[in-house]
Amino acid sequence: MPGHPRTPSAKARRPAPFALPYTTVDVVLFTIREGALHALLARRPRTPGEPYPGLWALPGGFVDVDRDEDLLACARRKLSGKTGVRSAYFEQLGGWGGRRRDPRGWSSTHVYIALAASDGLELRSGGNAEEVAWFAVGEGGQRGRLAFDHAAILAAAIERLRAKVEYTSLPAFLLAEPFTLPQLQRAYEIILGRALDKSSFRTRMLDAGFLAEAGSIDGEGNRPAMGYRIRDRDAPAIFPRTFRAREDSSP
Amino acid sequence: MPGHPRTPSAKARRPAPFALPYTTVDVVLFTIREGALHALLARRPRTPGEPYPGLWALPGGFVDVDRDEDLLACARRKLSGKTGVRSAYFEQLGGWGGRRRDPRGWSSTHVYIALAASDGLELRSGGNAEEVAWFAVGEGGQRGRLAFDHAAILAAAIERLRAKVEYTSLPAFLLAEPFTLPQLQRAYEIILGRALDKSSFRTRMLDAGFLAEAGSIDGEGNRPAMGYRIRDRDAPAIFPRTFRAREDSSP
DNA sequence: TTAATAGTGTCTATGAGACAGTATCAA
DNA sequence: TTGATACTGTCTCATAGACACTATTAA
Repeated sequence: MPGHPRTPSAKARRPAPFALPYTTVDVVLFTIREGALHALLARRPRTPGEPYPGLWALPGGFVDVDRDEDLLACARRKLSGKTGVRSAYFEQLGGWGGRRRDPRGWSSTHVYIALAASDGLELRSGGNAEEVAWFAVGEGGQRGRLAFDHAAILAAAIERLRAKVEYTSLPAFLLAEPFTLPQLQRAYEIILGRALDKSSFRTRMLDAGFLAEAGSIDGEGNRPAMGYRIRDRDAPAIFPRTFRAREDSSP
Repeated sequence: MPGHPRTPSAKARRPAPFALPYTTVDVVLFTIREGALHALLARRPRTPGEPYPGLWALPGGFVDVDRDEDLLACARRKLSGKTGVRSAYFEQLGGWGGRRRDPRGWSSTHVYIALAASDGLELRSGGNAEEVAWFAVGEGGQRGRLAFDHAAILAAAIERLRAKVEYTSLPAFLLAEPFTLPQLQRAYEIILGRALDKSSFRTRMLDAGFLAEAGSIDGEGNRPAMGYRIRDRDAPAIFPRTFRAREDSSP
């Protein structure tokens, strides 16, 4: 976790009369690139004393008691250090904590899911020149090992995203505005891994009322489509049904 | 946070080269009592140095690096110290952390929602003789002040519960087994604050397949009802629709 | 028989999915 | 005109809600 605070202490703070766990914040940033769902990973430094040197991990690290006002501010700081994200949607995924997840001792992490468009994103390799890269979220098993318990965290993030895509407008936060309804439908289909009906998709999105028209967008040699923006970027819309309400009722 | 570790240190553990936040775990235990949703609260000790003396707070406290294997184990320990819960359903609610939420310094908490039947529950006042009590979850504003940011956490827990009740089998975890479908429906109606149709409720619950028959249960001077148990106590069932798919479409 | 609650059947409205058809652009 | 994509209409089917009806117990 490069860039974590090295200041020996902070202000006049009495040390606790008992051992404290480490507190970290990690971020799973999703985007859509090249027709596939991707997550951002950062390579662990090879500095002596750092665990899992050279392995890929989620961007994140220790809470800085002096710089971070709260958990969300910490998450934003961790992410903006790796990439110039302008406005991402943040949502808490959960907490992981225990004796064994970090070789340095008992630690707990607060994990955020972040969603952003990949268009204008530039990956910065930060001051410590760590490597940062997008990894396609495959269907089956993950690519190589990840540091700490980050493979489990990433899997949980993917599971949560897939589940919520069934009944929320989350994929809209993965697109650059303004976007068209066919683009949005493609985002849904990429994450769900299955095709959706065009007609019902459109009525569903428009009836939910979370989109605002933003002028038409020219296609390439075809009919232009209406562009849309998200009305409220702070919260996704929630649909009253999941997509596949239909079940295979085989006798 | 009574009962938190007072051991000066733990094993041979190097102190961190930077200031660490405090790490706590808090639990929002819900139950149904006297026809209303209740949450468990514990009174803060009046020991000198403890913040918010005498105020009500969520049961919880510092992670004990020596005793707690992970976050969930810590949550179970915090809860079983206050009440003899046999088997409660646990689910992570989220994390709260920041500079100002605890006057002692930067702290973060991992909050769990727990659901249990109130029938056999006996509230223990623990070794420190702290007071523990059920509080009805009112519709409007909360009762008195709560310690820390626990009023906001409790509000978030209620909001999460109300939201998930629309499309999950969570209320079943608030009942003692075996329970009947009318009892389950009453639990739903109490949390949702509105009546549900009997017929559609029954088909919905039975079709979801999360219930197992457990013999009939005699009523008092009326027709006995079928008793049910939860098939899988580790995870709730998820329905493909919310209850109120119907919207008021006034022109 | 009555009271009380458990459980079922029947009708209707809603909306998702299937899919055919129309609209609008460039070349 | 063709090709390509955007968008709409029409049909069907599943199911939630409304509500009337039947079932089973004790007194």
